[in-house]
Amino acid sequence: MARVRLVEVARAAGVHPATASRALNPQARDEVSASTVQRVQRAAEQLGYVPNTLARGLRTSRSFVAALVIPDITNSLFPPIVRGAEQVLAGAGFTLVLTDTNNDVELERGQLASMRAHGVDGFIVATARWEDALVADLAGSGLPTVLVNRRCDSASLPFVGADDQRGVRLCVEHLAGLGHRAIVHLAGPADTSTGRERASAFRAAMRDHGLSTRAAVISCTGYSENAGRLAAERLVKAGKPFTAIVAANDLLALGAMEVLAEHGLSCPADFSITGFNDLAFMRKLTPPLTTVKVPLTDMGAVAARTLLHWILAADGISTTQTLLPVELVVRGTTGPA
Amino acid sequence: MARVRLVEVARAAGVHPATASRALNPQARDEVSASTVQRVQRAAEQLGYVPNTLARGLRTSRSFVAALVIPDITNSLFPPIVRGAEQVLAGAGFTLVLTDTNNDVELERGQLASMRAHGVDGFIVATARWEDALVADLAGSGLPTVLVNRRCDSASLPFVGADDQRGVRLCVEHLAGLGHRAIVHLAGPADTSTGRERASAFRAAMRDHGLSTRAAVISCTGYSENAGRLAAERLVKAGKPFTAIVAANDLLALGAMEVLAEHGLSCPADFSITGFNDLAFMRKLTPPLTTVKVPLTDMGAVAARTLLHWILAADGISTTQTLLPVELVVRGTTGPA
DNA sequence: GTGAAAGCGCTAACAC
DNA sequence: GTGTTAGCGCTTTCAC
Repeated sequence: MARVRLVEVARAAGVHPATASRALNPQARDEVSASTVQRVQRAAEQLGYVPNTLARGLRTSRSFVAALVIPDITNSLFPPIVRGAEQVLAGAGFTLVLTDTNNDVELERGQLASMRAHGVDGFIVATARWEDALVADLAGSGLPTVLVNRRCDSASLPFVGADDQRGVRLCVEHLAGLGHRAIVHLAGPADTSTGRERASAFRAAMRDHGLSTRAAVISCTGYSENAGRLAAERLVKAGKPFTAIVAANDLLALGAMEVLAEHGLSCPADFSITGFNDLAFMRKLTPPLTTVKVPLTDMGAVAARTLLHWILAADGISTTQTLLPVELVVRGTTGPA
Repeated sequence: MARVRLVEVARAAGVHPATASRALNPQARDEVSASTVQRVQRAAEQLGYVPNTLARGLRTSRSFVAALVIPDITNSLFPPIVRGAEQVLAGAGFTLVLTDTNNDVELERGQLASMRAHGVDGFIVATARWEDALVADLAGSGLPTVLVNRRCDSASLPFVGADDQRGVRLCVEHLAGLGHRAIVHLAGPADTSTGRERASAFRAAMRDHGLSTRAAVISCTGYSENAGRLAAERLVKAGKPFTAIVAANDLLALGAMEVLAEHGLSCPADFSITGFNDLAFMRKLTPPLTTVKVPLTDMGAVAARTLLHWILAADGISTTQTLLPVELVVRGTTGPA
């Protein structure tokens, strides 16, 4: 099953390889007579010609591959993003290489190097930390790079994310409207833009409602259920009364609810809680989680489109910051104070 | 930020490119004097040399890329598989390209062609249908290919999956042990090996317990919650009494539970139900789902190892069929008849 | 509109 | 142990 090369197609069509190349390339097709195009295409079809992208890439220094860097594909936040990106990329004839950094900076460094070695045309990065040397490197290299979900302090790169500020504000407003005044925020890690921005939005929204934020923000070490458990333990230990929690994401909310339940606190009778992202199955929990719905698939798709634009347009770097609209989905975990 | 080429490294180290190549290649490093290796490596480091995998691949006809073909990354069954595969592959210096077929055969055809054009060294396929021309093509092409999760009727390719037979048998035994006799199976689609094999295992297990399978198997059109809903509707309409359900996977179980709840049937009081796969969050439902735990990450990892073996060993095709052990996790959805 | 020739960056076969 | 040479499969000037 040896692979058919362009030369063979050309020979079969009775033309020079260069002509065959032109006939097969949509870009250059019109430099060739229609009848030749026909003959070449037929020959290619007949022989089952599959172009060698490596060889083409070597020549054109374009690989038609985009890399997507994810911290943990197992976190249901990311699959929809991957999917959105893949669809757009595939639609444009690009291939997606996926790399899961397992939240490990050293691993990520190696993977990025490997991707670059493979000559990828661009990166979509979902792992950005607030201060991120790797992303800074990427930005410095001039390789088209789009940040998704999380931004970076340093690099001025295009970014596609959710309107976090508005999401958190919706939560606080909803809770305040239900009469809650002692509202606590389980903040995401300070080395992520989402953690920082959701926390500052929380503070702003509380202020706007004339509510105090003294000791109302608990920092979590990560975005996992376990980090949520730990935070809730601290909350309980602190002994400060609260009637509502705004968690920086769904997983934190889940972990916190578990611990609180172990302490005999039931939801929404004893406390209300909101999540963020609306992961799959959140509506199936008991009670179903009130949370902020984020258009994750769109996020991936828009990120991919932004990247493609940069790769193909060649007309310099746009640094568009796109914030996708979010929506509060009120379900069972929030009730009157 | 022009990319540094091997020539430049060689020049900096004062050697011929070929020598630099050897020094940098672990395979051929011992054909070069230690001091030269030192010099070349230092030069490469200093210049920030990133080898061009495309060029190497063109020369060696090996790209160090493996493709993973997934029907729907959004289905939580697949992310753990992806993750397991990615880790093993990355550990061996391979890059993973991911393609999500969206369960669409036409799309899949195009994607496979594109992957082949990119010169991938092998495929891990999680989309296999029972009769699958695309997989047959792949098998015929001689390209290293490993099937994961689902097998194929036709192709004799290595396969890594779960011990479905045993999983279903465990469910039936558990249910029978609780006194259930009217047990129904929500079968997966007949064009998947998992659907077929779980159904036949169900029949066998029922027979072994002296239970009738007359009208006890309902075929679902897919593996989605919605397919589960539809099947449950049919079950209710049919009016045939039942006290327990063995669903071919978790999603089907979830959909069925929803419909049954709408009909006023509560679980486990009015009926028991088991799932398959133990997706994330299944233990968080109310009641938590009794299901068969499958080592999904391992499945991905073993599939990747099998593929690597084939790619690197070159000593012909092994067609090992690996069945990973499963385990019944008894939770809240099963109770006495 | 088509052919000829050169070369993308690397490595393998062969010299020495 | 290291240099020389050739070529992987394709595209792209440049002639004609």
